[in-house]
Amino acid sequence: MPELPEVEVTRRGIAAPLAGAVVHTLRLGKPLRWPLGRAPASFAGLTIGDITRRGKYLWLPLTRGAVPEGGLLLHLGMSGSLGLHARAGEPGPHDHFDLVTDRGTLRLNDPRRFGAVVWSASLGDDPAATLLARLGPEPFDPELTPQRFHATLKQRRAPIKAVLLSGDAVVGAGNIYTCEALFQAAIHPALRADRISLPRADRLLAAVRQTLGRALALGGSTLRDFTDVHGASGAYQAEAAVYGREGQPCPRCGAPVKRRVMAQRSTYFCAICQKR
DNA sequence: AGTTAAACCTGGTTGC
DNA sequence: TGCAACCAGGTTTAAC
Repeated sequence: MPELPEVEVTRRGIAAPLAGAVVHTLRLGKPLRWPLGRAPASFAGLTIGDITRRGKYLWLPLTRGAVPEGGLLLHLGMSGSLGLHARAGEPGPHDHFDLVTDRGTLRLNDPRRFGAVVWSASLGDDPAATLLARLGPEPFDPELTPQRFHATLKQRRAPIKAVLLSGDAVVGAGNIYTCEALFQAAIHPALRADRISLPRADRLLAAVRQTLGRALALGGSTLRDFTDVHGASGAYQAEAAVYGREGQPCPRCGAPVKRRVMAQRSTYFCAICQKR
């Protein structure tokens, strides 16, 4: 499910309510992508700090009193969503993580279990440091200029669709928003990244930002699993121009939207509007 | 070195 | 109706 907008929608739903919350217990269900790691024996009495996001990861810092006591790095994988429940009932078959606090229970529901909850002593320590080190720049970082974006694309010969998905040039756009941004920038997904001119790279970066920003404003996309922390669905999927619309008319020229597998993912595009 | 498959899981949908 | 095949928002790891 979750690309950057969905993760950020989630973060915004839990950050304020949980800032300053005191943890009672941590409970784990079936194994997720990685084990929790070298976590404290007990989480009781730890206080939650300001929850932040990097790429599609959330960082939930913990303190004992004023002393930092590591934190939890969370990833929603393909099918994960977080809920904040005033009174959480018994965990269901896909509830694999509960953080019970004095402000409610933060619960991760993740049927496919590609998500992760790992403890780290800090963002600068492993495993968090290694996981985050692979990530490219944040899409809304003002230091990510069109020139810098273009320079990264110049180093890659793979199709632009694959390069965007890799997150090397900019993080946050997954399969949906990559398709949508390429459509908006009128760039063919199979075009080699190093063949993209600076003006087109400029347009593509603007399209990525616009697409992610619009999705964020609409509460993300809900294809199947994703809901925000209150259980509400996102609305962006109804606005998608090409994603999931194989055979339907391109909103710009009316030609049928094509679907092709690229970088192991279904890629939707208009073969007329999007130029190589 | 850089690009591309395989792997991790479960469940819903499609087609024979 | 039953069952196999295919598909799904991600990312690491192994293999060309």
